[in-house]
Amino acid sequence: MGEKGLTSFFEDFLSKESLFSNKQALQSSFIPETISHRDSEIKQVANILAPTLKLEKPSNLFIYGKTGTGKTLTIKHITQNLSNLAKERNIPLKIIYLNCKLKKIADTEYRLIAQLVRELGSEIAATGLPTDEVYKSFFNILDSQKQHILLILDEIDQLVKKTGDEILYNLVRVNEDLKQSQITLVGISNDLIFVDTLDPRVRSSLSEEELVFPPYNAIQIQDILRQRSKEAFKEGSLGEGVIEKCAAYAAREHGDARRALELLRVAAEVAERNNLKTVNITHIDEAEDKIEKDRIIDTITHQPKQSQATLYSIISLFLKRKESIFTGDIYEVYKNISPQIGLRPLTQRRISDIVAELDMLGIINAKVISKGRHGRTREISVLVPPVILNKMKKVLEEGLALS
DNA sequence: CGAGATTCATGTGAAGTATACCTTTAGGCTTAA
DNA sequence: AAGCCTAAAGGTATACTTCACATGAATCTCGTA
Repeated sequence: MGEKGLTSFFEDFLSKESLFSNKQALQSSFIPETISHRDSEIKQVANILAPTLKLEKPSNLFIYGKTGTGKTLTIKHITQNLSNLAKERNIPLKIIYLNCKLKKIADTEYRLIAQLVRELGSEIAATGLPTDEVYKSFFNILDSQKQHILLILDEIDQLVKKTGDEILYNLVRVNEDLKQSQITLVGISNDLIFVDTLDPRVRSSLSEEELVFPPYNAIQIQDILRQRSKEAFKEGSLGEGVIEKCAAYAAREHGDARRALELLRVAAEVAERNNLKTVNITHIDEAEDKIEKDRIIDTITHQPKQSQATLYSIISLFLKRKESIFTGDIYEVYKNISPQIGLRPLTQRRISDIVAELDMLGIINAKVISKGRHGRTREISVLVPPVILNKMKKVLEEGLALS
């Protein structure tokens, strides 16, 4: 495309009628004015957290529910209200929301507490300090003025799985030592049996109140989609049956509303890119593939180099021969390619862990099996459709600067 | 033929090491009185 | 003499390695029918 062509392309782009009137409304970070089909949950959570406004200590709260059941949304909606009101009335209420899954931010005890200190407006070193020291500064900031902290830990199960429940024990215990401030914990988890794995002391104090968010059914998802698309799209942008199909796809799993919204948004983007004025059903299938692809590509590009190299080894093995792949095979391949990339080869012990991590990410499926006389290993398969597989390989080659 | 022992290839936990970063401390230099 | 800077010392978290033991079904062994 020449200079002129590019300019006119952008001009075309600007003058093009968009399907969207407010695309934001379909983004998963969007918090709508009203949340449908969660009335009773909202009421309950609000009831539990309301005492914060009088600076009384509410019960700690634990929320379960599968992905896309509106847990995070509900909590954010409520805390937004709380915090507005608190500001209006000059109530010293500080709300901290942390997603424990975020690598390098809140995925270890040290990092979580350090991040809390930062949220409270103070600098702290990323490493090097004793954990006690970090706790101490957290403590000091907390108690430096009278205030109430509402601490929301999203995907808390991930954190505990990795680092144990000591953090939670420390956090629930903090109140005993604080003179001026108080801290209330809200844990969010999509693992339903998570609390059972906790130390009993932690369990009883963390889940003083428990709340389960049930999945949405297809009708409810349709409702949500309609409501949001009213805001997001211009009139007449959606074709016949589009919403129904998105809802059906999402309900097929377990009523994941986030997925339904994403499906709708991406389908519309596809339609828009094709210069169409309306979204129709075929776009949804396209969107489904695209979402899956983007998700995978996104996760792998954000992996550390060593994980990428491991994954690359797995994929090349998988493409070469379809039969089952074992850890030993992977390590052989990995050992060969890692110097080409300029990586110091890690030991098999570590690769074993990395393979387990990739399994957790859902990119591959690694099952520990016993081959009897021939020992024990992980049997690995790649879960991804072949089309994406090639794309993945390409992305990895780029990321690793492999030819 | 079948129960029990053996075996293999790697899983897995614990302890040790390297690296990167932190604070404290002590020495040396500068500066101002 | 006081103040400031720098480098060494001593500490920590994290990612990785090393060591050693655990696993568990296919396979082997050997007593028995």
